[in-house]
Amino acid sequence: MDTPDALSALSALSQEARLNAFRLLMRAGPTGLPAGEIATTLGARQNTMSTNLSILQHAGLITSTREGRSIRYHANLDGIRGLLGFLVEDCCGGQPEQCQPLLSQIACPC
Amino acid sequence: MDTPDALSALSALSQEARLNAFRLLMRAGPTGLPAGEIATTLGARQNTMSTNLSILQHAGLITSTREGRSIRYHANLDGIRGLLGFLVEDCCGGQPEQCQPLLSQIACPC
DNA sequence: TCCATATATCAAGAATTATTGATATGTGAG
DNA sequence: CTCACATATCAATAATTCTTGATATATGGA
Repeated sequence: MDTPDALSALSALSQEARLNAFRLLMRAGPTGLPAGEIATTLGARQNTMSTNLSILQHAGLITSTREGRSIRYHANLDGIRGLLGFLVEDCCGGQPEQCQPLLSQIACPC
Repeated sequence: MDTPDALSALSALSQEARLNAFRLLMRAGPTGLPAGEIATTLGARQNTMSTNLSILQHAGLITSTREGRSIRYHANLDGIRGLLGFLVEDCCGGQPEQCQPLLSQIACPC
């Protein structure tokens, strides 16, 4: 992950409709959801959601697989992991006692 | 962390000058850096950087302390931790075997 | 082939955000 | 008090991004 990629991912997530879509897909797990269901669930128009899913995909945060007439989207764990790693990279300038609590306190609710 | 707070933090980080400033402060550790030095280091104008630091601060990603005539800024670990936690909240819909690798693979270089 | 469904693309206007020069505020020194 | 330095605020323009209606593409079924 480099700065342009991180900016692309952060910009993608910095709009409410896209943040909601991404989080919905995170909650949906590996199965993902078809585009139409994402739009319906979040109360968005079809073409707006299509554009937003495309932006999330180009940012590497979600992936898609065609399934008949639908296209199913999935959260891309590698993508979000890359972003999180980039944000905490070189944290605390090499002082582990300041840095260690950063990640260990993020509770993964699974 | 709720959605408005997360959007505020993500928007703050989604611009190159601010992302660079935030990462510089992460690398600087608890000591932080004075505003002027941040602007000089990153080649930004004084008032632009002042605005950007203000945006990062309102987003809860950095803090400031006055030090004589200067104002010293510091990364706010609680802030970034809150954002990271929000992004992976409820990941994988409760399937730990998919979710666990997410955080454990973020190498903290300290 | 023709139709219906699902999703994507396009173009234009609306809204938001960034940048800049000018100026204001706050602090310490003399 | 006045000056110099450090940072913040303001207002206007520039640039970017969002939304929307219309339309295009892709797939499967009859």
